[in-house]
Amino acid sequence: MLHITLPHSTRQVTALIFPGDLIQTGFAPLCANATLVTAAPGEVWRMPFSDVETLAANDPAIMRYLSDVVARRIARQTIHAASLGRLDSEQRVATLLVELALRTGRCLPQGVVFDLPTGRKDIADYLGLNPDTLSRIMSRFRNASLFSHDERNTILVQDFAALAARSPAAASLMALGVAPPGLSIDSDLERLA
Amino acid sequence: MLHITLPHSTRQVTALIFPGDLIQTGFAPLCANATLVTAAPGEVWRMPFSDVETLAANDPAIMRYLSDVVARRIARQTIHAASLGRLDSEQRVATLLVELALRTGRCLPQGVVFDLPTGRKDIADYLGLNPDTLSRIMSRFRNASLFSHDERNTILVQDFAALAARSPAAASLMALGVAPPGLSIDSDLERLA
DNA sequence: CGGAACGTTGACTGTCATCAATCTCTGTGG
DNA sequence: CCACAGAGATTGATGACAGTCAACGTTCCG
Repeated sequence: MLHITLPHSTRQVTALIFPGDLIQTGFAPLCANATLVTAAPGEVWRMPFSDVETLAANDPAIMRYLSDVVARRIARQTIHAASLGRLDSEQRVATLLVELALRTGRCLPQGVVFDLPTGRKDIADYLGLNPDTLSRIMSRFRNASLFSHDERNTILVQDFAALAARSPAAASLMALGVAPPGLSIDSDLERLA
Repeated sequence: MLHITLPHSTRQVTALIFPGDLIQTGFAPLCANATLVTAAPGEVWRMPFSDVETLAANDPAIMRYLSDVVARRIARQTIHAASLGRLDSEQRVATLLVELALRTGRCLPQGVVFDLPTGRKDIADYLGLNPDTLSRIMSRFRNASLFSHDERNTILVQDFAALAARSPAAASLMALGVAPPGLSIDSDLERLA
């Protein structure tokens, strides 16, 4: 979870980093108190940029992979910006749920299951909403039985189509796919290391 | 000006492209009716991505330039997301004015001069605002004599510091600088061509 | 059992979107 | 040169949506 806090303003979670994603120090603006925080257990590989450069220069597949993963990040940020700017709060929440379902969800016979990142506050900050408002909307969705709320932070979406219908960005997110194609992430990172 | 329109939603201008910037087809999400429109006269160079790849692989300076320019684009989009999510309408307008002043402004003895992109609607769509609201805020700023409005689309900012004080993102935008350092854009693009 | 952190829900307020009327500017045709 | 039309900008009145504040519930600790 990458978040920044502009001076005299409140925190904004600007990006959710999922497995296979790539970030670079330069992605975060200066003077904005940018920090990278884990929302769930995960593994991070860190390496000097110069090493990445030489590897990319020597192997076209790696270069292609890197540029692809960066292009996807920009596309996602573009969608996120459109959400923040143009969608009402219900649509934004639906969009986040679609995103989480696509990227971290496991398919079960009853539907798609995924975990919410820790804390309502974090989610609200990602969506540019108030935690209270977010809570209200989640209750509304639950009453409309869009999903059920088994454990603390686990969501089971029974009817994914109904959820996607509430998010104008659903089609775009699905088009972006789950993980970058072409190379397997693991093997790739192992070669980089 | 890159804008997208999510289905069943209104248009969002997601990025302003300035001289020296670089975009790629993959930056725009699919299923979102993405289009690239000029807001002012300018020159665009277009080339196949494979050519860029080979050039970057052969010249570390070009690779460094490309990754730098992309990192800046992401940093800007991050700031823009924070604006849309967390700033009120006055702060967003101030932020845009700071951005335009920094990137397209000319310094005169009386202050900084720059042009507004064509049409209030475009600007409003960039800021996630209503054109009416935007107009009100511009009037408020003019009454506070933050700037004067000589011709139709020309803005003269007398007191840049006062304007920057109204934008929480001003410091971050200034830290990003005007153009990517290192290589001159023109000579670089000419070599690429 | 008690306390703290977090989530939920209700009542109220403020900001911004919407709609409509008016004004300004530009280009066209008489 | 003037009248007119059309597009865009401004501004006011109004309403809806989301933020704020506060009270209450829940869960998880010690």
